[in-house]
Amino acid sequence: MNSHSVSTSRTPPKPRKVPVQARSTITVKAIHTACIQVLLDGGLDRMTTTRVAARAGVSVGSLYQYYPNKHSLLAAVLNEYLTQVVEAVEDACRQSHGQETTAMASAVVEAFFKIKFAEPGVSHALHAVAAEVSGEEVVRRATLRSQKAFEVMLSTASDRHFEDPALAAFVLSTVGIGPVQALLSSEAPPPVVDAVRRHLTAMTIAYLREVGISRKPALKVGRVR
Amino acid sequence: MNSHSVSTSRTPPKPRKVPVQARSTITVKAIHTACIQVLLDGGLDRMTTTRVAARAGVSVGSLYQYYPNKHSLLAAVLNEYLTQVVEAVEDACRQSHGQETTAMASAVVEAFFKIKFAEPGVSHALHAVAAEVSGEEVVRRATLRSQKAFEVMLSTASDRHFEDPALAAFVLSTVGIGPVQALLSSEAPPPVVDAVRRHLTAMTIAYLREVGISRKPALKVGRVR
Amino acid sequence: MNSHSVSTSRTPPKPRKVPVQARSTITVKAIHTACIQVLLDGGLDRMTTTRVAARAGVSVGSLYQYYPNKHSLLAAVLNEYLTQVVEAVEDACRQSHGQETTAMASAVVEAFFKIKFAEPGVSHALHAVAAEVSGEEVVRRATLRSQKAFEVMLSTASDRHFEDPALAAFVLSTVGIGPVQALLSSEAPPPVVDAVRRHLTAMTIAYLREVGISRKPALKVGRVR
Amino acid sequence: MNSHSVSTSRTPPKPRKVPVQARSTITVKAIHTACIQVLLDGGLDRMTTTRVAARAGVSVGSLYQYYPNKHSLLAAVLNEYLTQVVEAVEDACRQSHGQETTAMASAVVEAFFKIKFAEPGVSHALHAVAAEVSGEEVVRRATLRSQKAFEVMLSTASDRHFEDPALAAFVLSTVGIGPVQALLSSEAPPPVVDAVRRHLTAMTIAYLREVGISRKPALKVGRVR
DNA sequence: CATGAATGAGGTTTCATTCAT
DNA sequence: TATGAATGAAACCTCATTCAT
Repeated sequence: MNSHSVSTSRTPPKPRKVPVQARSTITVKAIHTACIQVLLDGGLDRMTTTRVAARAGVSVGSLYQYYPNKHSLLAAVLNEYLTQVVEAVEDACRQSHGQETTAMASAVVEAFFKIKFAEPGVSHALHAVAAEVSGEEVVRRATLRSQKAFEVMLSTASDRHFEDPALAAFVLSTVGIGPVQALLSSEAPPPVVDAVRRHLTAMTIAYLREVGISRKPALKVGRVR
Repeated sequence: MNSHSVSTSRTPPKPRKVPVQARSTITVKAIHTACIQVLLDGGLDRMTTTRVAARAGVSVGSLYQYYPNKHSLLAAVLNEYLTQVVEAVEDACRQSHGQETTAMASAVVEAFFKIKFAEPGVSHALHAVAAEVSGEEVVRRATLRSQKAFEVMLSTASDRHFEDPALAAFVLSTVGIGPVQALLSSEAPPPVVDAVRRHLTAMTIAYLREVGISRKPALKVGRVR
Repeated sequence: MNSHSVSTSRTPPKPRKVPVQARSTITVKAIHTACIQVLLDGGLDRMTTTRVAARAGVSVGSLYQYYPNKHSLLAAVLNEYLTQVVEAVEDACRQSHGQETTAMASAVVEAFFKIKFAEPGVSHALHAVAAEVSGEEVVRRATLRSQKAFEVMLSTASDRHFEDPALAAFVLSTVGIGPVQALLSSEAPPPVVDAVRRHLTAMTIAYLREVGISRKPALKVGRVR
Repeated sequence: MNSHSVSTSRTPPKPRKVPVQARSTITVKAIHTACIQVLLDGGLDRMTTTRVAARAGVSVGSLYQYYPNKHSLLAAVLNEYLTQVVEAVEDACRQSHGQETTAMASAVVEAFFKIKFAEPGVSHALHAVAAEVSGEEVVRRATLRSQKAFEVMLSTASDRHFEDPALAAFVLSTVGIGPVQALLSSEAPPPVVDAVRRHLTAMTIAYLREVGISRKPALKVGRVR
């Protein structure tokens, strides 16, 4: 975030104008994409509205038609990214409803890794953005949404019952962040990523077994490879 | 990090001049402290060399006597913080050498939380700094050091043996980051922090039990509260 | 040239942006003129981009739209000046093609003095600029262009033939600089300037007679007054 | 010359304190030398008092004991250089008293080239300094001194008599500057330098023959090689 | 006397944002 | 509506000069 920038009153992530024409939608999309690309090469530091506009093939003026300021652009981009991640997680949670915790853990970890490593560069770049604005609405909302999804899912687990599902949900929704971020910033190769994913799954399974109260005799569990 | 700032050639975190007079040491210390304070109120965005100097009660010129540019100041501050955290972790690891994984997990999680929540504001502010420069030497070095400490510790566990201690060490050294960061940025109250700490401990214990190969019949393990 | 200034990588004198709107052209022109004026009162030392912009009645930002840094502005201004001088010399040379060396000398010295004393202040100010950057492309190019013009002209002289026209051309293209510069910096009055010009003409004529090989019996030459 | 620099009231080139102790003399000499070296690599632009002091192995404070400000240091250095050049010229003039103009021209041109190319780097660097401050006392004094030497010499010529010896002296004392400077800044190799020197000698001889009134029948003069 | 840390005005440059065209 | 030139506050950084030690 630049210091010239961004009026002190942080603005909501909503675009100033809802795109009603096809052209507008295209423009907005182009700006959005360009912003990510600019973030990709150069980082937050070198991201300027002018550069984004140029990359998008529009004028700065046009950019400001759709985003009242730099911050709102960043917030919008971050929001879309976080929404994708959260929705991937929500989907995985929803599809695991009623299953055993083992299946839940596997599904959820797999979904998280899948979305995070779909475009590693983007994930990495946007992590820095999120860290910079971690206190903000956008981030908080995303966090709460995924936590909620976990909580609801956990309460449907067929094999376990949780005394404090919110707490377990909080842990589940945050444990993955550290490892994934470390992998992203070191550009770890796929085999390493996979190994970490398996361990994280094992860890999650073990955690839920530990912290959840068995509804019936626990089954024998295999060892992670 | 500000866009005006910070020449692209990233500089090492070393002060440009070694203080030989007592006066200098005081100045350096003051700048360091001031930098953290400025980071605390305003974030990376509003952190400017001018502001830091003012807060430290010295002139900008003095700041630049000891740090060749903004980036090197930030790197130095971040480095000191990371070093503290890493050393706390290393200590905990070292003191757990030869013990059972249960004790290791408790010690390490406790140490990590203790140091992270000693000055929550500082931890939070410096996380953003670290995220912004995640690719850099300072961060990489800290990461590797703590991972190494975990690895060495794990290999001395009295009750377990690990096929891939480096992998387990990587997981251990990163899982805590997400939850702690979430707690910090939401300024969670102590009881919540404690609850999460207990769960993280439980999770770690369960993980090590799961992923480590028993050297002797495992003892009965209590349930987390 | 100021020490704060001017990235070490010397930039080409080209404006960074080609003006497409009429407004731009005006701005560029204004900056150019203002730069010379600022140079006029205060010299290179006191020439700052801020001052130039203010004098031009535009903002610093505008200046930097057209010149990526202070150096490029200076280079552009110097370049235009040198180009004018060189073209005046080239014209004089071209128009003397095929004539006798006497006529050539007169024409060329006269042209040089005319252009140099058209705006004495400007000539004086830009001489310092040129000296400061004497190693650079702009200056080198101008030097070579005028030397070439002399060389070509000399080879067409009707009365003389030159064994080493490049050498004679070098001498011709440089002898005038010292005297003219001395006159400029002492703000010598016109009569003095004229007297020096006549002597320089006589010297040049005598030199070419001396160093050139006669193609036919040399005519009697009058004495300078 | 730097903008931070040099109080607007230009100071005289005299050192603030006459060195009475041996140590002082050494220090002054060291600073002087260091200044030239700094000028050599980096030019006027990168010449700072701190850098000069460091190179001289003394503290800035000491530097300011002997030179009240940057400008006076520069003026002193320039003054010494110009004095050397002028004295070389004066010597050559003096030794040519009473001789024929041919001998005078040879002696003087040779002396000028010898001193100028003794340390080409220094000559080049100091030319820029002189250009920057061309209006100043130091430069004016040097100019006048050498012009006077020429004038006196010319009036003793055995073969010629000059109607306006001051004018001829002015021309003689300035014609060499342009060619020499061009050679210096292009770092021309010795053979080229020699060739130019011979031509300049020939030109000077021809000029004096042309502009001076014969005291007796002129002798036949050879052609320059 | 020498030292070198401290000063701070001021120079260069950037970039979010506006608005005339 | 789109454009992009213009703006100017503000950031980074330098360095001549001073003065306590």
